[in-house]
Amino acid sequence: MATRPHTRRRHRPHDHETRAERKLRTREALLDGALSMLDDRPFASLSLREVSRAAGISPAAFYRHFQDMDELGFALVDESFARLREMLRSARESDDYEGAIRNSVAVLARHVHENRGYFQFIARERGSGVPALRRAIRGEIRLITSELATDLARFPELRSWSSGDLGMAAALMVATMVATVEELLNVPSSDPPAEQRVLDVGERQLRLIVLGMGQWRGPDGELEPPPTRPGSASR
Amino acid sequence: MATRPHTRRRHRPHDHETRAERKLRTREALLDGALSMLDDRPFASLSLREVSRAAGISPAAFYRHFQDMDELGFALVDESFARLREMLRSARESDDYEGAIRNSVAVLARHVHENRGYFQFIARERGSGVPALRRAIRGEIRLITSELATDLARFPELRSWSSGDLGMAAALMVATMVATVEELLNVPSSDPPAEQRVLDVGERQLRLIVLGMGQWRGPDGELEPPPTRPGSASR
DNA sequence: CAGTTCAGTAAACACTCGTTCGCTGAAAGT
DNA sequence: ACTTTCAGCGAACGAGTGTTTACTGAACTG
Repeated sequence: MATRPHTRRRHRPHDHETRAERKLRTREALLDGALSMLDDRPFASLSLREVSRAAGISPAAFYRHFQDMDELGFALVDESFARLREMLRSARESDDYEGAIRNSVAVLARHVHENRGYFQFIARERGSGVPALRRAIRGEIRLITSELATDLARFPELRSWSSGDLGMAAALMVATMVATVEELLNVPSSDPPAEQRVLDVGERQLRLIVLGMGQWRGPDGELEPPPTRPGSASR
Repeated sequence: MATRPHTRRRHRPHDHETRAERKLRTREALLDGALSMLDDRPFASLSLREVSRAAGISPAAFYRHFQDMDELGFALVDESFARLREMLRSARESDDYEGAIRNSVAVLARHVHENRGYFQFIARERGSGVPALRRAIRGEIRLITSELATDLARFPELRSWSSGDLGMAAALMVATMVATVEELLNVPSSDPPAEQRVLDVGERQLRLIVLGMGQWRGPDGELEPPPTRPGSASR
């Protein structure tokens, strides 16, 4: 498309933009406008007119881009998880336990800083908000969890784990990181020491979990936790 | 109060109620009505008129009970945490590791079942919604976390832990239980086997955490998995 | 250069919303 | 028996909502 040099706009290089460009620009204005309002209110409280106003278009023009506020919500979910996936790709570039944790937390901190709005949106709408959005977000997180589970399965120490246990541990790690992000978002980004404290806690929590995984019902019988189940008769 | 027989209404035993009774009744109708709508939408999306309608009163009468929808929200927070505290009281009635976890999860399941609406409200508004509500809820949860930390401090095996580490571990346990509750609320209450699966995962996650705590940077070199009398007369 | 496409417009529609007003009627106080 | 109190009512207000309509004009197409 852009390879055709004979188009008219070659002698109008900057003051007019192509139609597709313009459309994309106001679409992003809509998304950005919505995102910037989500700092302090739930998505469900945004009105179509308000978002249109923030984007500088009339309410009727909104319909050229989205059928619905819900559809705009889904677009925001997509954008947000695109950022999140990019983060996860960076986070996977480590190969030992300790390094992986330290590196993951650092990557997390950087990305939350750079994409605060998107993370805030995900964190907020994850539990509340429109049911459809909620389910979309939960699905994405479940996907991430299962990816982490298969990553874990590659560690030789966990070779013998059942897939159920792997999923359980992965879910715990993901939940911990989600909680850390939520905590991070509730700290003013202007207070780096407080942020660092939150990150330190998150990192120690992950280390604690990994320690527990090292002890989890020792497969070779070398460290099985209790020789006698305390409540063996129960149930 | 019902012991004073000399009041007027003694010969009108049931068709007329005292003014205070009536007021309380419609106040509760407002709270219940609001709660029942929160199943599938955020609190911020409830309108004063809608709640009044559900309670069977006119919008104007709403103001006899609450100044604001916000004020109604705070009342809901209070009610909800009253239930939660009651739950925590029950959950504390155990005294060994394994028993404590199993018991806590069982108590959690029962209370979530019995007070689903309240738990849903807390879980949903915890991350999203009106900032004031959010802060109120987060404050309550932080309180619960610190109470758990002092509980943990009483275990002899954790005597040597720093208060920072105790708080870190307590926060991890609370976050895990919160996540379990959220998961539980996203499963139809009509599907008990699915609920049981969620609870099992939560319980294993807590056990994993406790295992990790047993290994946590042994302070005096005595980090062997504590030879705690496994089934010692757990009440 | 004519013709088509289509992002964006203003206006009008039929709502719902929060809030205020003066009023009613039964319970509570005297 | 009287007056006072007050939970609840219907009506009205001004404002904001989602959505449809017919339109404009610049970017594209052939």
